Formats: sequence, C-alpha cells, structure tokens
Amino acid sequence: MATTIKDIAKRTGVSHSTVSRALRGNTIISLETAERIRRAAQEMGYQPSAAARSLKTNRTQVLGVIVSSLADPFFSEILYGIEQCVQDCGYSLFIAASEHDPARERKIVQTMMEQRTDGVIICSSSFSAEQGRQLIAHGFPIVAVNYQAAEGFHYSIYHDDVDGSRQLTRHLINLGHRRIAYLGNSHSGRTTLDRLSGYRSEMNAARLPIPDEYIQHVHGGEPHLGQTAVERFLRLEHPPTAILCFNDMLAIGVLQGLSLAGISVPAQISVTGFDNITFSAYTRPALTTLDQPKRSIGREAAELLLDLLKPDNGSPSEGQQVKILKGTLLVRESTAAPETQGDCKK
Amino acid sequence: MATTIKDIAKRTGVSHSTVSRALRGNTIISLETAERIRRAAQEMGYQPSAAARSLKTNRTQVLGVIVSSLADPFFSEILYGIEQCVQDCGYSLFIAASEHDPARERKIVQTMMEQRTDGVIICSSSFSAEQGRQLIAHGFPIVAVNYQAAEGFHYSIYHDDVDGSRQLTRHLINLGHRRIAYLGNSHSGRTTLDRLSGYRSEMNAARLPIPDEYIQHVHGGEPHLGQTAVERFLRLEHPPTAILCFNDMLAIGVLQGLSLAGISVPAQISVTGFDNITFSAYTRPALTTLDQPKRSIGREAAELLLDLLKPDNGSPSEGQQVKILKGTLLVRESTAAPETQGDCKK
DNA sequence: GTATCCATTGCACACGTGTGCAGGAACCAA
DNA sequence: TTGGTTCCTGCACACGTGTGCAATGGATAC
Repeated sequence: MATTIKDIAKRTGVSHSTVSRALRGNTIISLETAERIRRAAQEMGYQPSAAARSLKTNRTQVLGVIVSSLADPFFSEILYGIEQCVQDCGYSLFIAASEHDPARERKIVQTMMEQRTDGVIICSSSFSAEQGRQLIAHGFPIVAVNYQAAEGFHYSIYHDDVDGSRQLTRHLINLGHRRIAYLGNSHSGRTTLDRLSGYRSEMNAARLPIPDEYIQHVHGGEPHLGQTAVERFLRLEHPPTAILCFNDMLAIGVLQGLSLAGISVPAQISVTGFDNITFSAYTRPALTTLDQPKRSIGREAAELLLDLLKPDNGSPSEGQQVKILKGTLLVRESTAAPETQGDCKK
Repeated sequence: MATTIKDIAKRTGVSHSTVSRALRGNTIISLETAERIRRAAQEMGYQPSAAARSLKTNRTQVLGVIVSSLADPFFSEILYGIEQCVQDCGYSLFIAASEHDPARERKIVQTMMEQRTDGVIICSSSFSAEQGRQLIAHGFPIVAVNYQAAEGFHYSIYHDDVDGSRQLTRHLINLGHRRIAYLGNSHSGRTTLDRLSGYRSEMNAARLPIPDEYIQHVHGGEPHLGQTAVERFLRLEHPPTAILCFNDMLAIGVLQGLSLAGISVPAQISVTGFDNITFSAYTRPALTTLDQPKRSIGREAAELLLDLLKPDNGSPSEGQQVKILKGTLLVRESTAAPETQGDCKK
C-alpha cells in the first residue's frame, strides 16, 4: 500500500540498496543521484517503515513508560518531563497505565517486550516486582522512578521522600504543633512508607508522641478519600492539630472535609500536602506542600535511560546509578501555629 | 538476542512454520505437537516480535493518540476512557502531545506514519488541519475528537459545546444576571468559538447586550491566565456580574483573582467553568460547571475507531459518522443571583 | 595500450514472522 | 497392490529495510 524504497528504486531506475543508502545519508552515493532519489521520495510521500527498520537494526527508537494512573496529575507532570527530553533525540513514547491492576501489569510488560521497546521507565511506585524482574531478565534497560523494589534495578531516580516528609514535619513542629497526624496511601507502596518514616524520625527527634490512631492509611490517592478519612481524625478524643497528608490530592479532600465540619484551616487545624500539583496553589486556603521537582525527575529519568542506550555504554551492568532529588518546602496558607487552647498537656 | 520461533523450532525438532502455526493457534497442527511447542516457548521465554509480525500482517495493533497537552487533566480523562476501551481488544496506545507547537505536530504525524499505527485519534482541538489531511492522504483511519477542522474527517466524536455553553448561560440568566462576560482560550480553536456562540445565542434570545469588552480571550488554559484576565474585567466601568469561563482551569484562576481582589463569589460575582475536572469540586466555593462526559467521549472515540478497523468494514469512505454527546449542567456554589444594587438600569 | 585506483552501484542475504502449496505418512476401500 | 483421502509438516517465498562484498566503469599513471 504505502510506497517503499523499491517503488522509489523503480521510478528512479536504481536498485533499492542505492535508495536505502541515499535516504540514510550515506555519502558513498553520488550527490546528484542522492538528490534525485530524495526528490522522488518526497514526491511519492515516502515514509520509512519503522517495523522493517527495527527488524533489521534491532532498535525501535521507542521508550516504554509505565505509570500508575493517567488521571493523576503527578504522573502527567513526570510524563511531560520525559517527553520534553526524549523528543529531541528522536525517540517516541509508548505509554501505559497499570491502574494498580496486576492483570493489566502483566499485559503491559508483555506488550513492551513484544514491541521491543529500547528501554523502559517504570514510574509506578506500586508496580509488581515480579513484572519488573521479568523485564530485566529479558535484557531491557530500565530506569526506575520512585520505585519500591529497587533492589534489582541498577538505575533509578528518586525523590527523597524521607527528607521531604521531615521538612514538612519540622515546619509543623517549629510552628508549635505537638499533635501531628499522618494520612497515608496504602496503594503507593514504598513511597508512603518513606514519607511515614520521615515523619516518624522527625517526631522522635522532637520527642513527640505518635499515638497509633494518628496514623491512617487509605486505599488510594483521590480527594474524596481524604475527605472521609479526616472525619475519623476528628472523632478522636484528642484530635490532631495538624495533618500531614501523603499527597496534595488527599490534602485537598482533607481541606474539604474540614470545611464541611466547620473547622477552619489553619486556625484550628493545619494541613500539608505533598508533590505541589498545579491545583495545590488554588485551594482555599492555598496548600502548604513539598514542591517535588516532577518535570526534573522525568527529565533526569529520560536522560539516564538515553545514556544507557548510547552504543559506547556497552556494559550497563558495570555500575549502579541512583540519583536522588530533593524537593523544597513551599509554605502557603494552610499551616499556622496551633490555637493555644488546643495545647494538650495532661 | 531474544529467542525466536527458529530457536524453538530447533529445540523441538520441527520447522519454524510449524512453530508459527502452533503458537498462533492454528488447529491444523496436531494437539500434542502444539502443546510441546507451547511448553518450549514458555520455557524459553519467547516473546513474538511485534515488528516482524506487523511487517508481515500490515497490522500493528497500535493506535496513535494526539492530545494537546499531557499536563491538562481534561485530556488525561479522555485518555483514560480510550485506554479502558482499547486494552481489552489487544490494542496499545502511542501517545503524543502537540503542546500547540507546529514543529512538534509535524514530527508527531511523521512518527505515526512511520510506526504504521492502525489508526489515529486526534483530540487536540487546535491541531493543524494540514497535518490532519496528511494522515488522511496516507490512508490512516482517523477519529477526531472535538476537532475544529472537521470538514475532511468522516468520523468524529463531539461534545456539544454550543449546547453546554447555552445551558450555563441560561442558568445565569435565570438567576437574574444581565451583565455576563465570556473568558475564552484562543489556543483551543473551534472549541472556544462554539462555547462563545452558545453564550451569544442565549444572550440574544434573552435580548441581553454583549459589550465588546465583555469578551476576552487569553492564550492558553492555565489557571494563572484566568487570574490575570479577571483583573481586566474588574477595571471596566460596569463590570460583569457573572463570568462564563472557557474551562475549569481558567475558572479556578478567576476565583483566585477575585478572592485576591476582595470580591466574594457568588455574592458579588458568579463564575462558571466547563469540563468538570476533578478539582472543580474542591475549589472554594465549589465551581458550577458543565459536566462533560470525558471518559465516555474517549470510550466512544475508541469504539468508533475499532469499528473502522474491523476487516468487514471495507469501505470506510462509505459513510460519515458523527456522534455528538451532550454534557449536563452541574450547579455548585459559585453561582447565585446577582446583588440587587449591582443591577444596572440606565 | 595496459595496469591501477577510486567512485559508484547492484547483488544477495539477513532480520523474525506468516502462509500457499506441495509432499509425506497413515489409513481405508477396492 | 493400487488409488484415494485425511492429517500433519516442511519448503520456499514474502513483508520493507540495511549492509558486506563484488562488479562496473571511468580516470589516471606508467
């Protein structure tokens, strides 16, 4: 159907090899012949077949990207960073969302393998370790982003979630809070554990108690989950004066829940998010959060992967490379010193 | 590198043709042989090469999707709908974002053509008509979603933006508003014009005047653009009592701008969005908007395209198919009757 | 005139998979 | 035994592109 180099060869009266060489810019072909061929290709609307080329060269110029969810703005930003970096190098993206579904994860991995993606970026924190190993076993260069099962992966980009969480916790402690709760997302694997552990270590450093009921995990990261979760905090005998949320989406729900309960933020309760998605700047009050450099993370991941694909880097198993990026605390309006009467000294 | 059917053939002592047939489930191969081959394939970790297969079959099982922006939650939802529908049929997605950049659009179209995508869904409203025609000229089945240059496209899914805009405008008029402004997004091509025309026709029907300065267009759809645009409305001698925004993102910025200006919504000014993205439910006040069935739109587009790809539908030029979906008005808290003293009868 | 060299091009094969057709084996009937 | 049928398998070619090597032809040097 589509025109091939053979069609061009027939029309210009040369062999298909000459056409192939001319179009690839091989200087062994005389300038005039090459020019003639290029013109013919142009006129005939020739588009090389990626399938045929990659069959021959064993390179597809396509990178696979696995994210947890397409609807999550956090991953959208990372994708954006990846695409920015990748497109200039002539690579395209094969994107798939696992949606926390093991069956779909298997399918995605299989597709990536069949497509012979040149490499894969896994930025689904909860992605099954087994599937990841499968990709490695088949020799795929892999860069993991915020991935929990990092053991088998030599190359990864991390955001320092422990540090970020500590920054937020310290900020709350410095404001005078003593009863600080953590709202996690059990679907996010290691990420929520890191954030929890940052919170814990900073609380311990300040010799502040962490009652069991101050730690809650919901199954997902959508706003409405935060909204219902906050009610449980409010029902406690000594409710927290500050809530550290796993991410901005949950925090937005928490703000909503508090507002419905008639509690003013930050006067009565402080709330923090995590990630700094676009909308965290537009909540009322604007959300104090940790600005995670999402686009940079995407870009770094892509750069690292492209580096691995350079032909001279023949021994990818040579070294391990882990890059850790730190986020910065972004103080907006949802945090303040606790009310004095809220102070609870028994 | 990777194991091929030839490797399996060698190991099982049959020809590669037999292996090919066995793995494709051709019943002409004896059951025991087929089983033996399948086991060997399993053990050797065989993954068929999509490139080789599509070279032979002229089918890639991949659909291209072109969106305006990956960072826009509106498109994320559409993508979600598409992926939901497509994955069960064994298709994968090749996703690219044009980011309103003509150079990138050219590159994307070229890539889609080289990859021999089985079909393309264009859901970038401002996508260059020239590039679209290029795809058609090369025989790609195309489904357009909310696409402006629909002339050349036989198959498309539309959201009825005119109707949606009329619903919102009528809602405001019914509340008693007479000075209603429209804030558009010049980057969104026909979409903003449709919404503008819905607004216009409803205003005309109610015999309400539309001063020129009540229509503003900003160059994009991000919140901060709405925030600055609203200041211009406020500086007018007779500022509007209601602002109809092109989409939720702009409306969120408008809310922010009004809040900074000390104007209360909806008491002093009503604001409406469009699209009903997740976060429009979490603004203060919650945004009145038009619930566009984004996931359904994505699903319908995918279904239509998959229909076109069915082998029996040999004559895709036979008929034109346009599906128009209507959204529903979602009244939240950002709209109310105008203040009586704001009524301006000269 | 012959040998040599260089520039240019074509031949032939390869990549991994799918498929039409022929061929072989086993079975049955005559 | 022969002929016909059914069932299974292999041969050979095709898809579109890339590339090592040989071949061609013209120019230059002797």
